[in-house]
Amino acid sequence: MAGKTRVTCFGCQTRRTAEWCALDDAELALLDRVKQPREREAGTTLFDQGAPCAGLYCIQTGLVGIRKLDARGNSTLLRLCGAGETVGYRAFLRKSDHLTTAEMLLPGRVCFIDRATVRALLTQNPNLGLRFLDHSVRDADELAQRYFEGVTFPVRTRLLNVLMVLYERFGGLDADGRAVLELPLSRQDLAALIGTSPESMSRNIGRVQDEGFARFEGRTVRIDDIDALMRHLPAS
Amino acid sequence: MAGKTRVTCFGCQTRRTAEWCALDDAELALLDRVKQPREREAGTTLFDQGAPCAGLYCIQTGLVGIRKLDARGNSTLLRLCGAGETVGYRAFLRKSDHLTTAEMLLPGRVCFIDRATVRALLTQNPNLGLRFLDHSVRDADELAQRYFEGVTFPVRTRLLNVLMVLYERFGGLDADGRAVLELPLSRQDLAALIGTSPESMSRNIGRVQDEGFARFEGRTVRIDDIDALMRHLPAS
DNA sequence: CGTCTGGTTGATCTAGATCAACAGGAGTGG
DNA sequence: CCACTCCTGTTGATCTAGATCAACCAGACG
Repeated sequence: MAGKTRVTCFGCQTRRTAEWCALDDAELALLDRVKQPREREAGTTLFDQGAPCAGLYCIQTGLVGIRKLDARGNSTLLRLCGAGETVGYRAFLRKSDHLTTAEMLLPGRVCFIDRATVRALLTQNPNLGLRFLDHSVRDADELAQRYFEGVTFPVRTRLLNVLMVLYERFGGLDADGRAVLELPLSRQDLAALIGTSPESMSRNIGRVQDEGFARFEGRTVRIDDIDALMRHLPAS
Repeated sequence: MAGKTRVTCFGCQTRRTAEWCALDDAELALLDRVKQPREREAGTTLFDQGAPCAGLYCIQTGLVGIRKLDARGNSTLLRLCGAGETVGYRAFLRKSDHLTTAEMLLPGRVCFIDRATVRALLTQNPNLGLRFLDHSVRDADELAQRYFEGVTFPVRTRLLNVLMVLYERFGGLDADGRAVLELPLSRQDLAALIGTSPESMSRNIGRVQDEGFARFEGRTVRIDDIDALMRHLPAS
């Protein structure tokens, strides 16, 4: 093996779950030719709030956080995007500037696909549009749910909630068969994700620890009794 | 004139702004044949959270509120939908139950379009899908904005904000050229719309009144100095 | 008339924001 | 090697926005 293996769109495993699975071979070949894959470090940004949309970003590996900020310096993490997801599509479809910033939370490989190519594929293959429609509908549903939780549930509940969501995505069982979760986020990002301050996050982590739901050691979380935790979540 | 005039889809003015403007004459004729127009009173519900999606609802006149509730009785108004808007499309596209309830806030005329017809039109005319895509993207953007506001701004700010939004949709100038807004909502719905309690809403109305931004008399709001109000909004 | 619903007001309590101090790394540079 | 800063996270103290509970009023409507 001579260094990094080049991954073609054909061989890209994450494509199955992404909108791009709607493409036929010829279209995939086009995509593979024009895509610009790049290794990106944590902390770097794919696009910035207010910037014009140059194209789409398809995440091959790593984790991307979608942030929203305002003039007063308030900042929130709207959502996390992982392997297979395509980000930046809303600004593209809107044909206007990005309303959010996309930042690498974990290092990874992301392919950039320029605007013109996406436009071409979209007019050529109606199914691609329907895929984006699916994605957009899921996003809207999730945002509605988050809004609802944000204005109705207290921080502790939202924390338990996000812990379960993160567990489903990043958790697993350790050697002894105990539920463990490696957090892909700093504490302050965790706070931003549920819309609270870092101090409140810290205190609530202590609280759920005292209550015996989970133990936090750095970024690893051990969940002793998942069922008990589930029972304390609001019936969504 | 013999009672109510029947409005065909061809003559329906609100169609211009809706997704249905993507249809050609033959498709419009089909839509016109199968649509089920109905006059609806305030308080009645188009569909209920948890119910299966039977089809779409196209609002000709009146105002619809999209509510979300949970087991504990918490309730929120997610958004208001007016003439020309089609509601219920997310559950339809998701092919699953409604996640929200749609309730008439003002009486009006709403056309029901059954699922099978929409499915047929959607496969037949790709542009219709793109229209829904637009709609979905706008919804997602708006929900992201609302989530952000909900977790970062206090009630008073959100109230001033929603007043401006409502003014743009329902406001105007009175005989003396003063800005007036006729609220299409009860106080408690106004509270639900910004995610707070009726009591807090009442107190904050008093507050913005004391501050001289607006005068509330029943459901009519007189905004004395719009510019001053705008200056106090967060730069979105 | 009563009853009911929607709205306002008062009193109280608490979740959570904010300000401040401080403790552990992790570099970095002498 | 130490001294320095920078950054993240925790903790303490304080303050306030807002939820909650309760009483009350006005209009609608049987």
